[in-house]
Amino acid sequence: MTGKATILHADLDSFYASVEQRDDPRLRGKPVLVGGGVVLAASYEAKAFGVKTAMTGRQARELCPDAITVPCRFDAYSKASDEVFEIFRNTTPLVEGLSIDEAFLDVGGLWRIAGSPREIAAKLRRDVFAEVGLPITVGVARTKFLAKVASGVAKPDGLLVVEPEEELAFLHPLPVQKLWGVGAVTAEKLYQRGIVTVGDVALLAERGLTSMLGKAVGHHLFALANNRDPRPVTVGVRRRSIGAQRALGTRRKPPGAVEAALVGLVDRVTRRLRKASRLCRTITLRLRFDDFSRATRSHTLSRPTQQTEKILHTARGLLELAMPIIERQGITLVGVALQNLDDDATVQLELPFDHANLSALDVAIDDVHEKYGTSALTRAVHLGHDQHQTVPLLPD
DNA sequence: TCTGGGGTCCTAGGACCC
DNA sequence: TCTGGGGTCCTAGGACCC
Repeated sequence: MTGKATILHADLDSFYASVEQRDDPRLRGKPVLVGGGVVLAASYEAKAFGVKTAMTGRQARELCPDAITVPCRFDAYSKASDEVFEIFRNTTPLVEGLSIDEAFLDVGGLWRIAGSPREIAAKLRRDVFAEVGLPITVGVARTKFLAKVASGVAKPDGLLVVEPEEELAFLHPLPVQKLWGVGAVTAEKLYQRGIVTVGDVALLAERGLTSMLGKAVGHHLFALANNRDPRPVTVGVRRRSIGAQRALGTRRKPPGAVEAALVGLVDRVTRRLRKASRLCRTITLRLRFDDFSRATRSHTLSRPTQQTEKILHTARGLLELAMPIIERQGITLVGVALQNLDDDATVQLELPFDHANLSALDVAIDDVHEKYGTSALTRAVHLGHDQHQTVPLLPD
């Protein structure tokens, strides 16, 4: 275990709402809600009235009648996020993104070049505000978990360093929900046994926690509550699934409406798959019903693919499989997720080149296309011993 | 009273193989 | 004729996070 607090958790404050306030001066200092049906983000002025993310717009406007509602501009948030991550990576190469608006940075080893972690964190906050115009909060600690809790405590627009000797005094009074992985269900189970704070959890034996909450959750909580979090900041974590979903509303749907939505979702998701140069093997259909129950149906292909037609065909099959449930219940949401992602393959075929062999090459290329379902193929043509040239065969 | 859209990870049972 | 134990993969569901 290292002795110093060198992990930063940087978290943009009310990210979507802050971008809106940055881009429209009339919104500054005012309660702002992003997204009409459901609140995707609320400015701190709106949060002061009790508005929270994921509330319905109606609930939020009851709490805060003067709130200004603006539509979501995802492209603007995505661009702002890219700019902020650029500043992160200029601060240290050890950056692990958690979502569009937060990341861990390890600044251990930068002391001589850039100063103490506190100084680095303060400069990071100044840079983000000066260059992108957004407030950001940074927590600094020896572990990821403590750094994340620290940023949560320091919000908004703050900086908090938890020094190693302060850790237990900081950690133990926290409510159990602050533990990563404790949501409504787990918190309720703990409350029923009179366990309210992280300190209470730390008094329990691991056996007791695992029998109460299951092996993985119990083990994880036991470690965190006892201030053990050895996870390093990891660069280059790859996405494990790509999904899209659409709420359909509670009205009765005309026949074919679900399938029409499905076609649109598959199109969106396969475009993103190809853009990321990935292949998928498992397709999952997600459904939600008017009583808020859920169902999933999934299928794993024998070979990974990138092709819209193949994925759509599979998705249609899954919808067929789910028809009995759909006919029984009012469907309110349909989604598609692509899992089991592979990297786009580079396939090498080596064939002696002569004109008599051209048809063999065509057959081999067809095989590759069939096997991998890639949207673009290139042909590397050897010119002599070690030179070669790459020739595109199909436009994307 | 109502609940969007994007993800991650874990569990448990059954099939199948050795 | 009876039949252990372990591993992997697939499917479905659930908790949790931002």
